[in-house]
Amino acid sequence: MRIEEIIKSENVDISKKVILNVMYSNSKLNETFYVALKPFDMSTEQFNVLRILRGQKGNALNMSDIQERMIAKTSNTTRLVDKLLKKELVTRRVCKDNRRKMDVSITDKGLELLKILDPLVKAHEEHFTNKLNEEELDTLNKLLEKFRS
Amino acid sequence: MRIEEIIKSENVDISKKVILNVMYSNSKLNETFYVALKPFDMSTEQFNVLRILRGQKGNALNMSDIQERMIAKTSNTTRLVDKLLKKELVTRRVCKDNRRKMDVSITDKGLELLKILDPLVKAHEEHFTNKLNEEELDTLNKLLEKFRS
DNA sequence: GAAAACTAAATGATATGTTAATTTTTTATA
DNA sequence: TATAAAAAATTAACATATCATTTAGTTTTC
Repeated sequence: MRIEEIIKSENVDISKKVILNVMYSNSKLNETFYVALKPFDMSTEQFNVLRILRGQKGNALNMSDIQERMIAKTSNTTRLVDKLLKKELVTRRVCKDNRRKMDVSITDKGLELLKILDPLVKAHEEHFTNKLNEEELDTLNKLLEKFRS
Repeated sequence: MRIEEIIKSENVDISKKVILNVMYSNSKLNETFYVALKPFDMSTEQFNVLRILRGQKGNALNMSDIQERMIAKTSNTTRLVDKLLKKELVTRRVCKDNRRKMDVSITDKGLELLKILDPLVKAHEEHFTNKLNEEELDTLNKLLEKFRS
């Protein structure tokens, strides 16, 4: 669906169109992931934290490390990690070197859940990216990075 | 900043990179608008509703019409309109033809506020779009629309 | 070595996003 | 026409986003 159809106006300059297109594309992505994860009682944010922790391959991360790696910086990592703790998908301990910090790690249960979710999420991602060929994906990446530069 | 630097991992396939790039770009856009509107006690969502109403040039819109035109569909248009009502930026009346519906219109005060906000928002938009030339903007639009198709 | 400054995380308050349930009104249908 | 079904908006309940404040621990500085 073209942006013009969504906002029901044809008089949009190209700059505004790009802005709206980025926001609308993100909205569609979120919607898709939301629906995919919902049956597993997972929010996209919780899923994101789990993935970040897995990326550490066993090493723990502090709260601020996690926050730094989030795409949309959620200042309430504490509360997200609380939810994951209750589901026993992560552990949280006071850091030995610095008692202000927390060491957060993914559990085996968390890793297993990700194993189930991975193909689902991948399928949803590809629903979008399959529409473009390699060259187009590359161009899109470059343009978005330039857009943000 | 490249996506790889944000998530601190170089092993990302191009598909995933595009997904993350869209999400991260949106996040940056939101951040920017949020900061611009905050001094006016306006959220991006409230601003969006105001703009949609202005687009009607005097005609009222129903709740469901507004919702339909929002980029991210917020089912709580009622609450957003409540906030705008309190600030006297919109009016809300029961629709004559169908008493289940509401007629929502922007007030003069609302229009005046938009007049102040317009150049601010435009400047923030251009902070991003000025990085790209016309051709690149056009390509970006086309790729994003294809991505969502 | 004590006070001040800083850092990391948690907590509280308010706004929004999402879904489900409810209320009111209109339309369909038996 | 009475009842059922549908439509539009509101309300309630819960999760998340954002900001400010608080708490606890660490580092700096005098």
